[in-house]
Amino acid sequence: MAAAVHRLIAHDGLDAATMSAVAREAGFSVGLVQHYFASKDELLLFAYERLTADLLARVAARTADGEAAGRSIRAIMLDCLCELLPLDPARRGEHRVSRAFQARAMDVPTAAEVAVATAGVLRGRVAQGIENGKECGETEAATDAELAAVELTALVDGLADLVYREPARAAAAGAVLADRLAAVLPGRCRHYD
Amino acid sequence: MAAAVHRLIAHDGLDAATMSAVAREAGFSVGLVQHYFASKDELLLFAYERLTADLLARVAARTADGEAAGRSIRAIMLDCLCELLPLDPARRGEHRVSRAFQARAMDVPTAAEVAVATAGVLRGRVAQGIENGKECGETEAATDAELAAVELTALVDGLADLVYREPARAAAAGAVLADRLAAVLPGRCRHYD
DNA sequence: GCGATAACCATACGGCGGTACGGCAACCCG
DNA sequence: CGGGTTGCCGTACCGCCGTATGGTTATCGC
Repeated sequence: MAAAVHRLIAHDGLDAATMSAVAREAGFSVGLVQHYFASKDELLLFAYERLTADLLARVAARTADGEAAGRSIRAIMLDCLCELLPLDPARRGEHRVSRAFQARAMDVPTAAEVAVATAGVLRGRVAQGIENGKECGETEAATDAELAAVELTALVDGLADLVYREPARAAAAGAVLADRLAAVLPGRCRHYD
Repeated sequence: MAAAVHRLIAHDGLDAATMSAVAREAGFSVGLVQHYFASKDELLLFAYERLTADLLARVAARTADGEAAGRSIRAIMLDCLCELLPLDPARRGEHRVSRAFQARAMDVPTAAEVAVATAGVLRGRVAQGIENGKECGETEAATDAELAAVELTALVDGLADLVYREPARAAAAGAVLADRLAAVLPGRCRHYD
């Protein structure tokens, strides 16, 4: 159901996600949609929450995989942050949906909460990773993890927009991201690698 | 006229910028609006172009002022980039409008062109400033100006979103920006200061 | 088994959006 | 002077959207 919303927005923008269009796309009737969601706002909010939850879960999975493979924090983090870049058609679509909801979040307080919460979780995880780096020697002890996390998350946010607008600059974006990550986590882990 | 569109979007979102609402806000009739703009798309596109032109002009003005005052490139650039952050109510409003149009740019090719062009000009100016820094000793000769410009513009983009979402983190955003700028332009100008 | 509750549907309704159209005043140019 | 172009207006039209509603089928507790 939420997937139908995502598909519609990804393909034709947020305005295309009308009740009837969603119902048609999902193969249900309009009445059914109304049965599960009291209003369109609820539907959209649910779809937004679902989107961010999926994204966060994917990041968590990549983290888990990386840890299981014994990779460095820097490598894992680069992996996770690149996941947020619209580098392939699927992620471009997701980016469209995400941005549409973020725009909506400027007018709808409930959506804004989701946006704040998601960004907070992401920033928190990045900060945690950097903090962990101090224990295993990847991060300089003097580094302010919180500030570095603010920088990195803001950077990927901006790079995502850039890559979407100008896909030709994807390589440059990746280079910038890797570079900054290397600056924040310059050391080698004393456990792995 | 475009100002009316901006006010409406800033206050109630892009959907509030209907033909009749714009006419009312501007003190004109619906017919007049139609007389000057063949369609709503045209009106919105004009308003978008106007917005970006204003913004670029303001940045240019700040640059000119800074140069006239003999300030360092780093100081001027910090000034310009902070101009892009939604630090006060006026700029918050502008940010809302800007983001609304950027979201629209994902569906409307003509708007996308404006977005790409604006971002390009901005990035170009930043790159130029960094390049200039090499001649006056502020920038390390090995610095890749283009790449650094990509980083800085993407960073302010992301920071702008962060500051809008969580105004409490404005100080952190400013610190990050100043820090990165200091890293790219570490030296002292051999002419001024 | 059976009433009630939930799942599900088709359709009707009120509202509003963008655009088209006909008309009125003013001004220009021959 | 006078017809036509331009600036400008009010309104009507059509379509679509979100929602409400009444009804039909299935599910399930007792």
